[in-house]
Amino acid sequence: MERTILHVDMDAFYVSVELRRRPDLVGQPVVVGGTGNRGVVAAASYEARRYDVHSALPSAVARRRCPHAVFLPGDHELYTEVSRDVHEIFGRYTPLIEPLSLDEAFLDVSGATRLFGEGVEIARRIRADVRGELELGCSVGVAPNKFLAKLASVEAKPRARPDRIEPGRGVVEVVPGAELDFLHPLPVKRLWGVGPVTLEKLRGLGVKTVGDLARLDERTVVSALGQASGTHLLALSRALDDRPVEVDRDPKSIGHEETYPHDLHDVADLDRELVRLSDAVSSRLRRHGAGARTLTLKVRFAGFRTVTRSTTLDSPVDTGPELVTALGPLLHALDVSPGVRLLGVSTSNFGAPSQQLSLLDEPAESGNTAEAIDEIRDRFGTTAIGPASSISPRGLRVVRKGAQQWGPDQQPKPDGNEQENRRSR
DNA sequence: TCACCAGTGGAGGGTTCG
DNA sequence: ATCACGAACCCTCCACTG
Repeated sequence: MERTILHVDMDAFYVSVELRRRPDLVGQPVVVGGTGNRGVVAAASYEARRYDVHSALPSAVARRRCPHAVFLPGDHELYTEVSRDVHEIFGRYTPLIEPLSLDEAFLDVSGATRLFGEGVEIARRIRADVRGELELGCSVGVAPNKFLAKLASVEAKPRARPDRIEPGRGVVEVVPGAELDFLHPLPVKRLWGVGPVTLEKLRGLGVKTVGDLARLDERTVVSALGQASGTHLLALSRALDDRPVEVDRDPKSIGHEETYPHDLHDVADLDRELVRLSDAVSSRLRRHGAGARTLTLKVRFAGFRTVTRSTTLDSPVDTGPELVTALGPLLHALDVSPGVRLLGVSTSNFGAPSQQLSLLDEPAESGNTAEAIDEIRDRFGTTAIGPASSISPRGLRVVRKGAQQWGPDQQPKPDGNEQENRRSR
C-alpha cells in the first residue's frame, strides 16, 4: 500500500517569527539564541548564514563571524503559539500529523489525495496557506516514506552562498519508482542517523555515498555499526522505511538541565540547584500525570567531562522532595572540586502514577502540597511559589519553561566576591 | 581457573537530532 | 575567551534469576 508522506520544515523559523514584529530587520543578518558567552545559536536568518552562522554554533563564534548581526534572545512561548497556528493549517488536510519539533512535522496525506489532489498539490496549498495567513516560509518534501520526505525537504530549501541567497524550490517530490535514483548519489552523511562518528566508521568501509552503503552486505555493516543501527541504516540506504506517522507520542523521559553563567564550587549552591531542578521536573511530571521510577543526575564539570548517575526506585515518584531525596546522595558522592558547569535532572521509566492517599499511610504531605503548588502556579504564574530551600542570597529562583533554552543570558560582570573566590582557589 | 545457559533490567557512557 | 537543551535510542558491562 503506497503512502504519501509530507515533511514540512519551516524556513529559519524562530528568526522568521521575530521578523513579523520587527519588519525593520528584514534583509539583515539576524540571529536568535543564547546571548551569553555560554550560549548557542538557535536560528539564523539566511543573510547571517552567508557568514557561516548556523544553529548550534556557539554565540561567541557567531559574533566573531558576523559582528554586525542583530542578536535576539528568543521567545519560546511565542514560537510554541505560532507552531500551533501552523499545525492548525496542517489539520485542514490530514489528522495524521507527527510534530518533530516546533518547526518540523511529518504529515501522512495518503487518505487526503482524493479530496485535495496529489501530494505535491497538497504541499503547494500548505505553503500558500502558511505564507498567506502567517507570513512564514516553509519547504516541503513529498515521498512514499518519512525519511525520503525529510531528505526531499532539504532539497527544497533556500540556500545561503557566500555571495548570494538561492531561493529554493519550495516543494520537492521523490517520485515512487525513482527512489534509488534520488537516494544513491547523496553523500552518506545525509542519512538520518549518520553523524560524525558513524560517518568515520563508514569511511573505514570505503563508503562515501548512500549507494556505496546499499551495496554492502548486512554482516559487514552490522559488525561495524552494531545490530540495531546497522540493519536500520542499511534499510534506509535501500529506501526502505515503513515507520508510521505517529500522532500522539508519549514522552519516554522528562528532564531539565542548566548551564550556569559561572561554574559552581559550593556544595550549598549545588544542593540549592538540585532542589530547583527537581521541583521543575516534578511539576512537569505531575502535569503529564506520570510518575518516574528511574531518576538520573547529570553533571558537567569545568573542562566538559560529563557524568551521569542514576537510580531506579521500586515505585514511581512525582514530587520534588522525592527526587531530591533520591538524587542528593548521588550528587554528594561526586568530587565537585573541579567546579560544576552544568547540572541536570532527568526522569524516565514511567509507571502508573502512585496513589499517595491511603488510610494506613502517614498523612500525605508531599502529594497534596504538590497539587496545591501546581494550582498556585496555574493561577499566578510559575514564579509565584517555589521551595524555600532553593532560595539563594540573591532571592528565589524558579525554573520557567523555556527560560534558558539556549544557554545562560548575558551576565553582568562577576562581582567582587566571585573574583575573590577565583583568586583564592 | 574458568566457564557455564538465557533472559531481563539496571547503570553508565555515547551518538544523533532539531 | 567555543560548546545549550531536551529527548530518543544504542551499546556494553554486569548482577540477578533460575
